[in-house]
Amino acid sequence: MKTSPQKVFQQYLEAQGLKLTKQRTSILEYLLRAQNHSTPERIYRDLSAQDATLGRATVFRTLHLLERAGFVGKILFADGSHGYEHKFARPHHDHMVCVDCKQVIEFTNPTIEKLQDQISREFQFTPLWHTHEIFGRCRKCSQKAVV
Amino acid sequence: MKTSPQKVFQQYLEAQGLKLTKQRTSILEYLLRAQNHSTPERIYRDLSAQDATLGRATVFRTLHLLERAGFVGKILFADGSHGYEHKFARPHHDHMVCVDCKQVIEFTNPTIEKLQDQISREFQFTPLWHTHEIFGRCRKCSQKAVV
DNA sequence: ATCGTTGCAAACGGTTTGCAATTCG
DNA sequence: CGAATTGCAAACCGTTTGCAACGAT
Repeated sequence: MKTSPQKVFQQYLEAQGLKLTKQRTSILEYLLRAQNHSTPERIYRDLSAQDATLGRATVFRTLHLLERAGFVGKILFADGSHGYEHKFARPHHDHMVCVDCKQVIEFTNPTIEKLQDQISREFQFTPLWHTHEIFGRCRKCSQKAVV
Repeated sequence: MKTSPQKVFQQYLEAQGLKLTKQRTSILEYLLRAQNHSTPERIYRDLSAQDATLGRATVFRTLHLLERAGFVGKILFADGSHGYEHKFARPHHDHMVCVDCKQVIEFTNPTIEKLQDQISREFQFTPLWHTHEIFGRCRKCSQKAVV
C-alpha cells in the first residue's frame, strides 16, 4: 500500500475542499524531481518553457499552499534569499551551504536536536520548528580558496 | 584603555579610507541603544523624526557597511523578514523567536557549537558562520495559547 | 452549475541606484 | 580642495492582489 506524494497531495486537497489542477501537479512534480534549491523564479522559468501559459502567481500560490500543508519547506541561501525543498519521505535535516558553489549538504545530528529541546525546556519555550544553517566552503571550494 | 564601539568604528573607517559622518554615527548609536530587532524601516522612522533630512538609502548603505565590517548581524524573524543587531562586546549567540509576541531570547550552547565543528570536519566543510533559530512560543505565549 | 483556480497586469514593499549637491578630512 | 557621502526620486526585484475568464467536481 504505497502512498505516493501525488496521492497524499490529492487527499490533502480533497480534505480541504480544494482542487487538483494540472499546474499544482506539475509544480509538485518539479519539486520532487529537483532535489533542492528550487526558487520560485526557476520553477516558473523551467515549467513555463513547456506550458507557456503558466503564470508566476500560480507558482507562488502553489508554493504557499504546499508550505502551509507542510509538504515543502524553505531553505536559506548565503545571500539572504531562499528556495524550497520538498519534505516527502525525508527525515528532518539541516543544511551546510557552500558560499562559493552554492551546494547544499544536508546533515542531521540527534544530539543537537536533543540539546535544542533541552534549551527550550530551560526557558519554558515551546519549540515549533527551527532553522539551522552552517555557511562556509565545501571540500572542493575550500581547496580552491587556499591562497 | 577602553575602546568604545564608536572608536572602533572610527578606526575601521579610517583604515578603509572612509569617512565618519553624523548619519553613520547616529545609526550606529541607534543600534547600540536598541537591543535587537531593529529593522531598516524602524531605524529610518525613528531617526528621521529627529533629523528630517536623513534618507532611507543611507540607512541601508550604513547597515551594509556595518555588516561587511562585522559590527552588526542579521536576525531572522518568523515571517521570513529580518532585522539587525549589533555585535559589540557580545559573544556569539543564537536565537529563540516567539512566533506570537516576537520576543527574541538569546542562547548559547558550547556543545552545539562543538558538534557543528565536528560535523563540518566530517564533511571537510570549512564553516564561516551559521544561523540557528528556534521558532516557537515563549513561556507566556505558550500559556495563553493553551486551548 | 458551482465555486475554486488561473493568467494577467497592476500594485506592492523592501532595497538599490544614478546623480547633483554636500560634507569630511 | 578632492574624494567620499548624502538625499532624492526613479528603478528594481521578488511577491501579492483584483479581476474576469476558465476548469474541476
